[in-house]
Amino acid sequence: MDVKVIEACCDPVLTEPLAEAEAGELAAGFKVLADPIRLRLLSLIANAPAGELCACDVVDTIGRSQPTVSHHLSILAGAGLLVREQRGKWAYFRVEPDRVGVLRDALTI
Amino acid sequence: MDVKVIEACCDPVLTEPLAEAEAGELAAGFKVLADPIRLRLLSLIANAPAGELCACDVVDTIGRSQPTVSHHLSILAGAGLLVREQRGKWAYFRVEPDRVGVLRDALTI
DNA sequence: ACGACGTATCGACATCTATCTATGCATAGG
DNA sequence: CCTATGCATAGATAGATGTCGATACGTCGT
Repeated sequence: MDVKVIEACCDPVLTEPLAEAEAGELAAGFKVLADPIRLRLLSLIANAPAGELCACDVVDTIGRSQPTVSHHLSILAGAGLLVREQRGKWAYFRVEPDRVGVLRDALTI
Repeated sequence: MDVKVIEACCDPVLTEPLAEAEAGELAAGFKVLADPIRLRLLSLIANAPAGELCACDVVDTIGRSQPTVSHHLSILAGAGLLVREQRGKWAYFRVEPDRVGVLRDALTI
């Protein structure tokens, strides 16, 4: 998976015909969400009391290997849904609500 | 792709921690949206004046083979995002807004 | 300076997906 | 009836994706 940052690219899918290029960008965005682990990561981080979470804290919860979790965090960050911040040897992630909103709004009826 | 019908299964991803089973169902839903052709089909049908469209009318617009388009329509219908209605030898499809709403609401912040 | 720890990257592999051509099935229309 | 048409299914194939173990890279604490 190699997804460009999600941009506020398009009108809602269900209120105007969708151009071919826009469809590709949106589909790439939804592809990032189309994985249970990535959804759970997003949810975990969004609901973290501090609004952010260290990668070290999620590996156990997710129940996959560290490389796998790191891989999924990279995909989420690559799409702009998460923001990564390195603090010492720890990597902290927080949700970028606006990016999520782009995908949400595309589904407006 | 073999996706169960999308159900109103979960609280918003970003306002409550997401259970493992819910994550799988939601991810399956987003996987259906994670394809440019399926997004364009959804958009075309949602914006059709009559609220529905015949499969025969979309093949040329989409620019893929008839079996490919049929395949994608099946996936959308299988997930409940489209409803299929056979009228004679023609298959008509219309959008099921509630199903789309389930996915949309899951992205509520 | 050194060893322990947190992360990211690499390489490999099994599985899944999108796409096509070919084919089958049912209906519409003469 | 018979034929053309709309649609779905089957089989095949190339490419993408998720996963892991091994490894490399930085940083912290001693």
